[in-house]
Amino acid sequence: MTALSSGVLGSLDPTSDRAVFRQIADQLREAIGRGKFAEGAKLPSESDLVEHYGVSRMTVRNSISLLQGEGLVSSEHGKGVFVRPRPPVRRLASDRFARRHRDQGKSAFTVEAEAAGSRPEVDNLVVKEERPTADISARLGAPRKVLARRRRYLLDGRPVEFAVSYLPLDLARDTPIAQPNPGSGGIYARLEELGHHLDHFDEEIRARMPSPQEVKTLRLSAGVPVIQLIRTAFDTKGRAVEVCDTVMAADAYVLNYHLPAT
Amino acid sequence: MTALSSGVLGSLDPTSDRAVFRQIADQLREAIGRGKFAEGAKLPSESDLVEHYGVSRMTVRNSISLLQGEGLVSSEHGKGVFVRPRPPVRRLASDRFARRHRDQGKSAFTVEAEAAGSRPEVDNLVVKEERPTADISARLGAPRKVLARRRRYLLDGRPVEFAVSYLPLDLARDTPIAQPNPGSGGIYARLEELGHHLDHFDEEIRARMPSPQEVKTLRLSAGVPVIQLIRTAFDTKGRAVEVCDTVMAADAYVLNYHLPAT
DNA sequence: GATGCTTACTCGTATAGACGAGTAGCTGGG
DNA sequence: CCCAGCTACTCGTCTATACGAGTAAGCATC
Repeated sequence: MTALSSGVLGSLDPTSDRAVFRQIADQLREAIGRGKFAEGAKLPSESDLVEHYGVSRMTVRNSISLLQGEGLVSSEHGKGVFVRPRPPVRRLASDRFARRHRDQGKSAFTVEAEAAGSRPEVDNLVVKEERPTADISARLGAPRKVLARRRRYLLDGRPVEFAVSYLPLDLARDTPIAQPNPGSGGIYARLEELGHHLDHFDEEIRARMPSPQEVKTLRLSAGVPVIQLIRTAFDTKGRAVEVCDTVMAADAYVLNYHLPAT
Repeated sequence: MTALSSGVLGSLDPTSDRAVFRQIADQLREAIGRGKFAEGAKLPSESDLVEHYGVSRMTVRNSISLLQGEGLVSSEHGKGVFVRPRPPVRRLASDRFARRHRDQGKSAFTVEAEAAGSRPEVDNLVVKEERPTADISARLGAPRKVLARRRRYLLDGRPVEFAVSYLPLDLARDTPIAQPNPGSGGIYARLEELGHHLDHFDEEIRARMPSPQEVKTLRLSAGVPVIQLIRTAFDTKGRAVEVCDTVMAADAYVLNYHLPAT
């Protein structure tokens, strides 16, 4: 018994004001919501739907593109349209940069991912001196040049995050921070060794649709937004010593913050 | 001189592997990025683009729909396609629920919006007793019933946020919290008066594409994700006394968190 | 002058058809 | 047995056309 012959999808209401492609999308959306199509399951093909509803193929494609925009399904050339599986999410705790997490020889990302049973990778590491953009410059107190550390993070082979750390060049030049591998505890441990004792972080969170570049880098499917997190680290003298600009695949992350009720 | 005749948009490369509608989208995207089309400006009409590029209308529409999905433009029936203006953002500070902000007669939202020079409104207020969903129930320690306070927030007439607060019914029944207007300082002030001294909040942040219902309630245009913030308030005895589920138009918000580097 | 109609322009919806390109399974030959 | 090639099925791209419906401005009428 196919999904179509089993009555999972109904018929159209020609008297309705609602556009045909919206009605089709409604029915598919509802069927997905009810679990008639499980996560990862294949929807009826375009030609199946054309036949079932008696409409043209463009109308069916329009419906599917609606659902794609909602992040409900994703289409694969030559294979079909599938209910988008929700990948395991990575929970970011607000104390993830606490000193007590800095004792390991590995990076915070690696430790945390392995604890969650995933295979972590870091990728595309590029360390470079640059002239800062206006925004980064303002956040760092207008240094002439900055050290930029770019890298991509993957879990089980899937890219989930792309991050760039910016540090004032006068602070980072000729230190382990300028090395590809800054050593155990990461750059925050190195900053403290260099006398920049960390006092607090400011984090700024946005969500938006990805640029085409970000779609490529994070291999995002249609209808998946990104979370952009810009963190500024301040030392005890009140100086901004690092800005980290992170772009995350929104379907792979939940951010957690613990706030005292002062 | 029109945008088209002035050479803002180039021509197609028929030898390119890149699909025609992608090439057109690329050119429009780049023109927008360079400021050739300002925020709120009208793009050339579909028929203009059809003529300029010598393609069919569906191809042009395909390009525009790509840009819509990226949140770059939005189309208005009968008027045209416009570069999506970035609305003023509301910055949510992590200390927005600190007691010192609770002294005013107005709600935190109202005070903050007026300080920012916007006209705040609260809308669709519904207070109701309900059976909690499995998720809410788990967060609140499995109460049999909860009090749900729903409301929508608007800035200058634009809906920006929809929120539902859930409180264990045994805690909120027959208190000012069950009234439409809980009084000065909001429900957190009332909770403390009732002996539930607040200790901390846990916040959980996700981003995703909106459901059709959310698109309607928040009047979202295509390509705008939502930020979902689930906050749980704990009293000094460690009991979860409130869960607030907030859905925000992502283009209207920046979330700020201040984290001590412990 | 205000009202209401016409008109021209915009995007929205839908059809019918064609060819391209990725995938996967089958099949026949080595 | 393995592999190459065929085939059927999938979605991707593109054309041409038609009519519907929202908008705004001009124009004629009252």
